[in-house]
Amino acid sequence: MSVARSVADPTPVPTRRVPTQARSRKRVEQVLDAAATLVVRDGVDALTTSEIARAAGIPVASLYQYFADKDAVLLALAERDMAEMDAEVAAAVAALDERGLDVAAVVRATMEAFVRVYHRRRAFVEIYLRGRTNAAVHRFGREHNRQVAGDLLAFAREAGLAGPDLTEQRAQLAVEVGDRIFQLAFESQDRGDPDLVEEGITLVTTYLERYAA
Amino acid sequence: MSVARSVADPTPVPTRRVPTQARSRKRVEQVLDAAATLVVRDGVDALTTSEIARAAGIPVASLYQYFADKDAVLLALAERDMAEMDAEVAAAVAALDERGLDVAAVVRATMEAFVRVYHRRRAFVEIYLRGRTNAAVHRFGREHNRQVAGDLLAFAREAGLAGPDLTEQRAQLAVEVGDRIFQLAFESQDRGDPDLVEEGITLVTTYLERYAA
Amino acid sequence: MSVARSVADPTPVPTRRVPTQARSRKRVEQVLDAAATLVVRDGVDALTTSEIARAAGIPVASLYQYFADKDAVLLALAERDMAEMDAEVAAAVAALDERGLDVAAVVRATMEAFVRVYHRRRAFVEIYLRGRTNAAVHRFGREHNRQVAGDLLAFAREAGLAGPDLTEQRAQLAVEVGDRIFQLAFESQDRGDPDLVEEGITLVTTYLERYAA
Amino acid sequence: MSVARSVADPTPVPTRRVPTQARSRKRVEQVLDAAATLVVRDGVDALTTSEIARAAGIPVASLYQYFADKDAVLLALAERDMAEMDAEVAAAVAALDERGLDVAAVVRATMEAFVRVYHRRRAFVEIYLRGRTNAAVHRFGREHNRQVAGDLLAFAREAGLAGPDLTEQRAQLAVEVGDRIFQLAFESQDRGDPDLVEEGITLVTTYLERYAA
DNA sequence: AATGAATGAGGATTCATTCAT
DNA sequence: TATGAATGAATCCTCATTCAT
Repeated sequence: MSVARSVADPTPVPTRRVPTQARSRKRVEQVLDAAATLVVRDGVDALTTSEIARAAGIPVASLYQYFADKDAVLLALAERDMAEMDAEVAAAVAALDERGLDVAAVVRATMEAFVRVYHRRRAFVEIYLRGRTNAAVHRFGREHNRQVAGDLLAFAREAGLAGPDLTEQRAQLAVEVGDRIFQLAFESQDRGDPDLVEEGITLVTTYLERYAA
Repeated sequence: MSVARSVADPTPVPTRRVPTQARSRKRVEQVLDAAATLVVRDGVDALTTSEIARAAGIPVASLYQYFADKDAVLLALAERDMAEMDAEVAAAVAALDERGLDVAAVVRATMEAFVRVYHRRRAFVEIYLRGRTNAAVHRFGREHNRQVAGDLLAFAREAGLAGPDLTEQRAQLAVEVGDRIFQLAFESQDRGDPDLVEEGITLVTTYLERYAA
Repeated sequence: MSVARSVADPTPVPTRRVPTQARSRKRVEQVLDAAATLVVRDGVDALTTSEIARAAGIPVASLYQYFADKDAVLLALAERDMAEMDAEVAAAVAALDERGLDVAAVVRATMEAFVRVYHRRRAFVEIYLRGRTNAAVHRFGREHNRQVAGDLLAFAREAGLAGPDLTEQRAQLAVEVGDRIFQLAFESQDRGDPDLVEEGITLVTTYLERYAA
Repeated sequence: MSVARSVADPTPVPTRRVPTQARSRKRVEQVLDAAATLVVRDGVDALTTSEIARAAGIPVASLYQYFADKDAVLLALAERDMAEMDAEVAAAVAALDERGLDVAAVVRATMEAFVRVYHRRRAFVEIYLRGRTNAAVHRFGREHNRQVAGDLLAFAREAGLAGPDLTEQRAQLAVEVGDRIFQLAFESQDRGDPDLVEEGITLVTTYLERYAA
């Protein structure tokens, strides 16, 4: 189970050179952190380039040295958090006891890993789960889900859990539906409605067991 | 199975009386139709009050005689289509053969009714399924789903299909998940990916059968 | 000492007939009261015709049956209060002990009468003393002051208090300066700064004593 | 007698640094001059941001680079002229013959200095004396008068003209009353009614002599 | 006399993005 | 690479006032 690869050019996007320099990296992080703070405080819609720049302590014009445009900032932020999510999921699945492994356990491990990251990353919830604004982030989320689905499917097959009918498409549907459930759970409550999450785990499990080995 | 009642005051919004006069009604419809056309052509985000007014052939100021603000237009549009959806679903469910009635049949009838309306109402797909902008529409959608879930649950109980564990919450989850599946299906294809819809019907059915009588 | 005569057409201003009918009068008062309330609550600048109409419980269009335009409402309101002020001043001056009558006493009686009305009529303070908006009211205030000055001068002459150099112009200046002092006094404090008022009485008295008999 | 210090940040208003660069300064002056011209021609109420920008030959958006909002333009204009007024008053008072110096002379010198500036700065008369619109300008005027009063009081004390009862508050009242007299004088006549000014000098002098040494 | 409905005419501000240096 | 300064391009909404009935 590997980490999703850079769907959106990770972060800095100067037209000419990729500034791997220390200063650049540092500033990129500053911007991302500033944006995260603002997003949590004011929501995605209220985010402006000048506010980000001010909060990051750099000139607005410099923002464009590291990011192609405003959307790229949100995208980079989302990507940073998704990478963390991948790691969390990978760890959770890896930690499963190999014996007695079943679909229910994998689904639970995965979904609970998601929830943990959502709890840690408030801005991510705002941008990804609640963000009804940014097309780029949306697209990126779709793509990410596809990769997560692919990774999980590979894992399931390797573990002998997947039946012959568990196609990529079905795995993807399961992941997307899981996503939708998180959306609902975090819409009503900042910490995510636990009952809803629990029922969601049941739903996804029930569906996938249909296609289990 | 009843039609969802006016969550958002349908349309005209003069502070005191609702102008039920013929002319008002007609103009409201003009505005709604104009907005629908524009939304299909340019997307929800590109919608502006002046464009709506121009397309409807009325002054911008008059727009505000019928709608409190821009969001109210979208909301009214969504509501108009949701009412149609309610009717479609009601008819579909009513048409089910009473004998041999089961969960699968109800889910299929309902979801296919949804798809039919989405096919007919392109603007609705744009606003409701793809619209990542308008908080009011979003809220309205949630509320509508709650009502649809309630109606279906009542029907299921009456028909003796619902087991003791089929709570309101679970019915709601099923509807919301169905919604999410439509979102995905209509995201990739304008006519809605039929395979995805089919698989979605399977998913929702599988889930609900868990709680069937 | 007479009441200032209608500088601004008292109140109702329908182009054709003057509606002396009972209903008209009543509605005019309703509008004036509504406007007064709104002005106190939101300030002169926030006053709109539709708000006045709503607060008065009549259609906006009907407003124009009684008043030529928005300014006329403010003007009528100011006039109503100025009439009250005239009465108050007249009473106060009339109540002065004829023996030992001097400039100081007249100035004090007058200015204190003003303050009493300002205390009673909050909307008047807002419109007249603080209102930096309405040209009509401003002009009316000037005219009113001229009349007050004329009345007081007449009274002073009759009482043998006025010296030969106490011209109309000087009396007017005294009144206007008094006005300015009230403006300052009510600017800082809702109830009018009493020390400032007191000092103002001193100032005006000092000035007028210059021209006393 | 010093010049009033920047009560309202004079002019440019970018969030971080004040662009003291030559170009900025020049543009700020352009805007101020344009606004002054427009104000004289059309009055304060008719002033719009787009007209200012057009007259200044810059884009509207650029206006907001130098001024926080429309009011700030008027404020800056008023401040510029008040600074000139301070200089004029300072010069006039400094020019007074030290021997035979008295209250009357100081009052006359000061008030005539004011009148000279009002004559030179037509826009100032419009904004400050006639402007019944802008709260910021009004507040600034109050503050400025307080400073003028303070400066004059200091001067009077140093020159041994002030008696023990000439408090700050009384000096302020004198200045404010002077202001009111100018208001009246410039209301009726564009050049300011000279007789009224003369009588005003008398009034203020009479009042202050009460508290002279 | 009364009023529901309609509307002409703005107006202030925001913001992402781009250059010249 | 960094950035101060500049700006093109929109957008939503308000409100006083007027008719037709």
